[in-house]
Amino acid sequence: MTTTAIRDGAAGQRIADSLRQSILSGEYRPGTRIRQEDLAERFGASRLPVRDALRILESDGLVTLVANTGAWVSHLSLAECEEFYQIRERIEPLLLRLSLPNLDRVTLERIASLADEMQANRDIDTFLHLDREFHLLTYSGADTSMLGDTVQRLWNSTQHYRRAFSNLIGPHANRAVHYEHQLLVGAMLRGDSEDAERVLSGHIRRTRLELAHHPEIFAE
Amino acid sequence: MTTTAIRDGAAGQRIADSLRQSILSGEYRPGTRIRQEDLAERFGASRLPVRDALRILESDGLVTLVANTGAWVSHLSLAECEEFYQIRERIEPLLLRLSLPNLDRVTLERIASLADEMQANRDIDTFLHLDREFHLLTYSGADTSMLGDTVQRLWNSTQHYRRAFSNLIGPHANRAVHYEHQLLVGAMLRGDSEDAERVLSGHIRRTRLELAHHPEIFAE
DNA sequence: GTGCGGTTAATTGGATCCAAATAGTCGAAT
DNA sequence: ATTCGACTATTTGGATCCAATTAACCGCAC
Repeated sequence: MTTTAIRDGAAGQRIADSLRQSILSGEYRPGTRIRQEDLAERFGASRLPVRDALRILESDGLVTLVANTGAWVSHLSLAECEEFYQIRERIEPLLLRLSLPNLDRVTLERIASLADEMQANRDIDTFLHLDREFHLLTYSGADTSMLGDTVQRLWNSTQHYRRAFSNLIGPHANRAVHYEHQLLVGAMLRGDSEDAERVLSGHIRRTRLELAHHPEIFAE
Repeated sequence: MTTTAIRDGAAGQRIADSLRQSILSGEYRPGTRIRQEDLAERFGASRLPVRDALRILESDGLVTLVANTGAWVSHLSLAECEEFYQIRERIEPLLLRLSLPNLDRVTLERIASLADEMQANRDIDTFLHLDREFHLLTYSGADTSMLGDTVQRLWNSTQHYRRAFSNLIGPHANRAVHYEHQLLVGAMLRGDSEDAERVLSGHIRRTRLELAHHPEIFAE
């Protein structure tokens, strides 16, 4: 999976990167109004690169722009979130299949140890971070131009709701997560990409079904 | 499938829409340099909304921006194009499944007549237009927030190469296309979304394999 | 003749200023 | 008291100007 290409607007890119982290970390919650001038002042720039940054984040799906009205941190309905997980269920197994043959032994062992580390950790922010790193690392062997970016967008857009879900049920209230991770690691170590695809698809599907049992996460 | 949401920048949106059509119609070919001032003059605006338009088209995947250097009409390698078709192969069946139950009789009959019309038509531009309208209409029943837009981006990004391919082999050199379309229409009329998914997946897959037999399309 | 370096021209990026549109508020009339 | 309407204030969108970066071109030395 290639890192995103260099885009224009050095300042705009910097601001976008920083604001993206703020949104993903939960500092800016979905629905929060974003005023251009506030950001401009915060970053010591004019409103122009801020506009660029908002556009970048809009194409990331993290910000929603409305003409002549303003920008808000994007929020998803339960139905939209389920849609995102259905897309993930279909394309992440493909990404994994493209990645697996190119992963070296060192990376595979790091993936396995991340899965173990997750099992031990009780802190939710750490758990979320490890989970993200685990899955994205399994994709790191894929040399893709669009698939990797799309998957990252899907992860970013749903990050807030994953955190809300984890806060609700606790970092390892459900042992099935860790079990599926172990299954996935096993299939990957065997180089069985077909089985890995199947496990991953089921993992994402089960997560979607569990999310659907907690519609209160998406209440306004 | 919802039409894309209203975005900010009335002028920028207008310019983006117009330029998008120019690119899709083949007026601007992949690799063509785009100068901001040229567009500004062409649309009677300043360079600022042009920059917005280029950002919009970049997130569409139709334009590639490089910092402090310029903008070009995006071009794909054969490997990238195959990747795009692999993504389509996985997500368009899902989109079709979400759409099919919501299609009324009138739309289904229009879909069927489009398939027939395609079979009769010999002009390549008309063929491409009908093919696009056919498939997008089969998706028109889906109420999605991201899936429809993603599929449209994939279609747009690969439009130029589909045209090049059609020009190479002719609009109906391969009877398999029309046969698969008929199979798809049949499954849809029966309301058999599982079979429709299977046919569509195979259709996209076969198209990808055929494209791979003509690497000269992607030569610089 | 070829390769390296500097200078110049062209193009993009950013800041400031001004216009347009929206939303919130105050007031008046029913 | 409530609802409709106008006005004002706030915020976004666009135009012009200036700075920074890049690429092309010419000249010089080897």
